[in-house]
Amino acid sequence: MSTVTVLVVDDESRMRKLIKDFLMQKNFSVLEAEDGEKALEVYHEHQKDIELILLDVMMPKLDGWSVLRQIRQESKVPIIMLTARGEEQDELFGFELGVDEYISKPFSPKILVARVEAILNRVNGNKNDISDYGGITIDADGRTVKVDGKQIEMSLREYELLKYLVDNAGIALSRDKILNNVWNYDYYGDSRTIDSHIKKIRHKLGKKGKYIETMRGVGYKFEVKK
Amino acid sequence: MSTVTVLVVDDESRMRKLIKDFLMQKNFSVLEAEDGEKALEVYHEHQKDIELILLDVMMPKLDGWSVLRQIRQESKVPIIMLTARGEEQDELFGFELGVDEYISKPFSPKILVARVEAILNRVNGNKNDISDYGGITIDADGRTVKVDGKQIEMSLREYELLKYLVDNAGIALSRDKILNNVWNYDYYGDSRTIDSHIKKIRHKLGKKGKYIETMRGVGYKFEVKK
DNA sequence: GTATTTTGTGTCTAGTTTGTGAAAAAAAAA
DNA sequence: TTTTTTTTTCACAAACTAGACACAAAATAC
Repeated sequence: MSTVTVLVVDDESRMRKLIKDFLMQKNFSVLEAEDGEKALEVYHEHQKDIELILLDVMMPKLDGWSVLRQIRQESKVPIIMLTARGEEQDELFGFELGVDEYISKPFSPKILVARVEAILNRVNGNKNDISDYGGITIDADGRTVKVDGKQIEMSLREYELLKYLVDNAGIALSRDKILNNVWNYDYYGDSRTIDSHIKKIRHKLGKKGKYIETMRGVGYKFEVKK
Repeated sequence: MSTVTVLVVDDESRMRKLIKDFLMQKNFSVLEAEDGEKALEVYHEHQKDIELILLDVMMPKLDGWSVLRQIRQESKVPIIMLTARGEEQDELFGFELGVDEYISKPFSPKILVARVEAILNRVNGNKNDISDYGGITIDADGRTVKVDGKQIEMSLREYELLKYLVDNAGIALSRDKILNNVWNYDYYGDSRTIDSHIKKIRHKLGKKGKYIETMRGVGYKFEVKK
């Protein structure tokens, strides 16, 4: 499998580092730019490698929209816009200009990576990422969960948490790790909120709730037992 | 951080030098071979050091595919094939043989280094850390212990203590050392609490409990005896 | 041999961690 | 806005564990 290169454009270096870390963990290779002008420079230099661009809207020198317009004149490379809360009113406007997706800050690592992968999948023509774990079926495209074929309603966090556990089946996950991967990066609440969600998920999974094991003193682990 | 050794196999010395320069800049250490036969020689000589091989397809004496096949008979070391443009039709064929990645010439230094790093990450990251000590199997990711294939329930401290002993198999560990490594730094209780845990662990390990030896006047030592 | 030191082991409990239901707060939908 | 849903916090119950302790057993010293 070859690596996919993503260009991350944001004026805050902390934000760039954050995104870079998430993506590198998933084996993307990452290029950075700190403002619109640099973004265009880097883009032209590595045009043939860059398969996706993450573009902050608010930037000095040349804002995200301008960068978007310029790149769209020459390429259809997928572009995801990063917006701060409250900027959503521009969304329609953006789609016309060829924005593929929006992610609003603050976002969770999972969401970020999932959107990036979803778009790359779409562009590359692949789809349908359905996996089954001992009768628990997760359709990542439809964001649906079925237990023994019967669909279960799950809220956003419940789904994300279950997905994270399941993606890391067999691995004991600490509450810290879970918070860092499933919750937004600006969440600093009680890690026991995880327990509450676990309770609900277990309940919804019924008998199969026992696949979520408690790792006392550590956290939780998903494992299908025979 | 220790250096990673890469073996570069290519018949053109210019190409080898080029790649070597890129990699050395990134602190890899590089071994070279100018044809397939030499490649196997060098590989066998430095097998335990080499963590990745960059292998040109077109070479005199023994081509890349043959080298690949031979190495794959004895090792899963990551291999990146270097192909000239127009050779891509062989790719599928190669993946079956266990090629991890292709890079086609001409390539950019950045791509080369990025791919190498990505692969090393992938390999090191997914290394499931399961080790077996005379029938005692410890899965560090899942934090589980099996004795002769049967899973044993262990509490946090029990697991950590056993893991510590096992990671230092063959070494006599003093109670002080154990306390400093397994217990929190703020523990100032009786070091004989270790004995209590050792007792429990030995019990849970059953017959294999005797692998934990008492070092009278010192502490304990884990050693697998035949 | 006996005395002394060190380790093994069973039991007890105080303290910690997790499960859980319900309330409060926040977010989303109507 | 109001209503509904989701997320988070809280409080208490339940479950579990670490560590202490006492005495037994074993090793070592004398």
